Amino acid sequence: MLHLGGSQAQERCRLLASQISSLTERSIALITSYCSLDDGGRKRPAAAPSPLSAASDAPFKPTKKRRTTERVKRQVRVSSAAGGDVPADDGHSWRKYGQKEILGAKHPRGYYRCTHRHTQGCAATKQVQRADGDPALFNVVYISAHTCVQSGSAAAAAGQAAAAAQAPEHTPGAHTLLHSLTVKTEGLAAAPEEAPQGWAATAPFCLSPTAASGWCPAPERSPFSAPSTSENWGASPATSDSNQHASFPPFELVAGDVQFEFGEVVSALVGVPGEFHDDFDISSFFA
DNA sequence: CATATTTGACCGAC
DNA sequence: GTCGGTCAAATATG
Repeated sequence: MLHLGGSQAQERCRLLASQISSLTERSIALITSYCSLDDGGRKRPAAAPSPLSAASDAPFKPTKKRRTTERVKRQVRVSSAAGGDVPADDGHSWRKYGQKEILGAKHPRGYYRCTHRHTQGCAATKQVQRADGDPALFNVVYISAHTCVQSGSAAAAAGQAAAAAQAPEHTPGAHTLLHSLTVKTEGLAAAPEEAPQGWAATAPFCLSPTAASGWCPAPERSPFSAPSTSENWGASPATSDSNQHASFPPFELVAGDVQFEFGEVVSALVGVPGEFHDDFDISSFFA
């Protein structure tokens, strides 16, 4: 509303902002209900079957030949740091131990393990793969939680965010909601174009910040108004005088092949700031 | 020198 | 056989 405030259409602005807020809250409630009702998001709740569940729940049937080593996986999407070739630092020290070309993917997947694997026996690993669609985005899959103790102030500062991203169940307080939305299921959808259309039954929900600012918006702020130094989100570049204009939050919503940043939503709604699309239907946009 | 990255080989699952 | 994940020797970096 702040961002749209300069417009002449105050009432419509209020209406749109209200609709955005309402639908966003409903979406989050839906997502959290999925994540909180089960074991880390790996199984789907029977109480809320999807129309597509009959076909896509099949992979979740217990199979005797399935590998026995079930490991915790969480996938997040992060943007590259300052548009570089590497995702923003997550606060942990990783050592690359492999890289593979993945069938059907444009970019190779990098394999990292915790630097302290040998010294502290930390089993945490992660896989980083540049998204096919957006070169600035990386799909990062965290496998197993860190058991090591990070040292150094930088790691301690950023590590809080990283630990939260990787072990949300242990993170109390205001971040719980956000982190519960970063849960990734087993059997993840691969490349976006390979995922089924629409709100696929197997679609992993992932609400994540896309900016390098990390995972912890200040508690007193709304979860959707995290401060950021990133330049690839938010209002027009002209709004450089920081706090004079409201900025769009650096969050994206990912559901299988559906992905958009909230900045995109607002942009789609208003086009250039202060100019509305009168025929835009936010309900159909979210649907 | 210690530590990190690269990259082909290797291995298990399918 | 293919594919994805890991190993480890060679190489790079500070």
